[in-house]
Amino acid sequence: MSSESPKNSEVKNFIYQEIDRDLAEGKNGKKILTRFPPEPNGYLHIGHAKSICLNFGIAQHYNAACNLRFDDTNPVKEEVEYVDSIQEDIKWLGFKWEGEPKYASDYFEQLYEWAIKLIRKGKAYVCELTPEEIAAQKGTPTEPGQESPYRNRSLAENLDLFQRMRNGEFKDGEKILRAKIDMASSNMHMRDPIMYRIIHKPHHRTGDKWCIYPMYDYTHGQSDFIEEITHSICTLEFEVHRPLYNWFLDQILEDEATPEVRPRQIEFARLNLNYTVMSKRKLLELVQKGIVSGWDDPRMPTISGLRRRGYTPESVRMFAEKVGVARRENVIDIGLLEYCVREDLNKRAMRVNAVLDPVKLIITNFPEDKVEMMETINNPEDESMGSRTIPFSREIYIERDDFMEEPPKKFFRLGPGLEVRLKSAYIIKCEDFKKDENGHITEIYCTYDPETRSGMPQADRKVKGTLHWVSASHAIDAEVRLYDRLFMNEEPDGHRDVDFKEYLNPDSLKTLAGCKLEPMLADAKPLGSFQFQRLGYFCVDKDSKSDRLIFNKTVGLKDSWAKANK
RNA sequence: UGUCCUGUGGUGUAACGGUAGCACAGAUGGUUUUGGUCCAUCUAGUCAGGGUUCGAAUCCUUGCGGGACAACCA
Repeated sequence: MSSESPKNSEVKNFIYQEIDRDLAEGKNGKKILTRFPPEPNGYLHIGHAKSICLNFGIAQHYNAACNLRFDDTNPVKEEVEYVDSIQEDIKWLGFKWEGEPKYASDYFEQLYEWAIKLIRKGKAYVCELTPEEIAAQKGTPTEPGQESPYRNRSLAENLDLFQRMRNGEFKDGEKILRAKIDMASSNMHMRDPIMYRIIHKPHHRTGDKWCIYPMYDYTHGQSDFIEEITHSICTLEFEVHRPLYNWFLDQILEDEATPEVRPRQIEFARLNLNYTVMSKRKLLELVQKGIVSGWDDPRMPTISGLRRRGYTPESVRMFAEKVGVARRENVIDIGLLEYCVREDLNKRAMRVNAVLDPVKLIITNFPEDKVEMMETINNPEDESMGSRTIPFSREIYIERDDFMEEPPKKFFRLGPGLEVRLKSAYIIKCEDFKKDENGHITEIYCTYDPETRSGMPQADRKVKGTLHWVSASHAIDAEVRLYDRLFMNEEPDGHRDVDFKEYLNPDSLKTLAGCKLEPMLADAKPLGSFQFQRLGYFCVDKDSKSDRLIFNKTVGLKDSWAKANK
C-alpha cells in the first residue's frame, strides 16, 4: 500500500469529483468506504485490475478502507478455487482489504427477512410463470410488458409460498419471488424483476442450508447497505440497474430511521484491450478447450497470467493509472501495457547475457585455455545494483541474427571484415566463417584486439555495434518461451459471424531449446525478472527447475532496427 | 422504431464559460560499450449545424455516430 497522503489538489477522475461533492455536502457522516465485489466464477483479469486499483485507490486517497466482498449468489457457477485465486491476485497487486473477506452469502438471512418485509408491503409476490412465459410477458424495450396472473395474490398466500420455497417444497424453477414494480416501465429492469429463484445445489459456503438464492439486483445494494459502503462503483452495463438499486434501498429503508450511510452506485467504462478477449466466459473456454495451458497461461490477460508472464504489480498499477477512468467506451492499445512493464523493469531488472539462437564464434588469437573474468554493470539505470564478473574465453556464442554474410550498409553488427564490440569485453573483427551444406553459418572466426578490453584506453575506440555473448564452455542451457499476442485481430470477439477462436495466433508461443545463458542465471528464482541484454525482459517460469531452466519472455526491448526494416 | 449513456489528435485522458494540456503511438536529431534508457524537437484534436454569451470543447437545441437495456447470470 502506498503511504502517500491524500492529494486533494491533484485532479483525478470524475468519480473522485463525485466523492468530493458528496463529502462537501456532508453525506454519509463524511465517511468513505468502497468495495471490490467479484463473483467467484473465474479468475481475475486486467479489467478487474482497473476496478481494483480504482476502488482500493480511492480508499487510499481518502484515507479510508475498501472491502472485498464475494458476490456469491449463484452456486451453479461459483467455486472455492476462484475465491482463493481472487484473494491471491488482489494481494499480489499490492492491496489489502478491510478485515476479513466478506460474502454476500453472509447476508442471506437478512436478505430473506427484507424480502418478507417487501411481501408484507405488497411490493413482492411469488410467481409461477416459466422462464419462457416471463420472457413473453416482459415486453420489449419499445413495448410495455403484461402483468403476471400471480401478481395480485393475497399477502397470506405470498408469505406461505415464499416460506415453502425456502423449505424446499418446490423444484428448481417452479416458483420465483418477484418485486412488484411496473411492467410498463421504459426500463426493463423495473418490470417486476426476479428477487429469488430456487436452486437445489449446495453452495460453496452455505452448503445445503438454502435452496433459494437471491438475484444480483436484490443482493448487491442491500449488501452495500449492510456493509455501509458509501460509493458502490461498477461498470457501465449496470447503469440501467441503478433505478432498481435505489428502489430496493428505498423499500427496505422505508419506515426505518434514517441511516447514516446510504450507498450510491456510480458507473464507469470498463477496460477493453485490443488483440485480446476479456469476457470470463471466453477465457474459460480457452482454458477448458486446452487452447492455453490454464488461467495463468502467460498469454492470458488474467492477473495470474500477467504475473507468470513477468509483469510486476507496479507495472499493472501504472497501467491502471494511465488508462484513466471515464464513462465513454474505450479500447486501450496493448502497447500501453507493454510500455508500462518496460518502464518498470528498466529501472529494476538486472542486465544479463543470454543467447537465444546461438552460433559459435571463435577468437582465433585468444589463448585456448585462458579465461578472463570481465566486470559488467548490473544495471546502468541503478548504480546501487553494482556489478559482477562474467567469464570470457576463446569460444563464445553470439546471436545468429547478429551476423550477416552480406550485411546492408546500416547493419551495425558482425559480417566479413566488420568490427564490433563485445559488451564488457573486447573489440573483435570478423576474419572468416564456415557454412554447412544448407548454407547455415556454423562457426564464425574473429580476432580480438587485446588493447580494447573494457576500461582500457583503447576501449574507447568507436565501433558501430555492441553484441551480447556468453562464453561457450561456461554457458548453461535453458528453454526460453517466446510469447506473442494470442489473437491476430484487434477485436477478436467483435465480429458477429466469426467465432473469436478463428483469430487465434498460431505463433503465440514459440519454445526455444538450447538457449545459452551466462552462469549466474543457474540460481535464478521463479518469477525473478531479468533483462536479457539487447533482447527484452524475461522471467523465470514457475515450472523452472535447476536442472531444467525455463524463462518466459515478458516483453521485448524497443527495437528501432527491426522497426526500420519493416 | 423506445428509454438511458456517450462523442476532444491514431489510442487513451485533462481543461468544469476565459491560451485545448498530458501520456502512449508516430517522425526527426543528440547522447550511449544494450539499435535499450535518457534528452530535445516535431506531427496530430473539440462529430456537424443552429442558438445563448464580450467569450463555448464546456450551456441550450437539432441532427449524426458509438454504446447499453428484453438471463430464474453478475
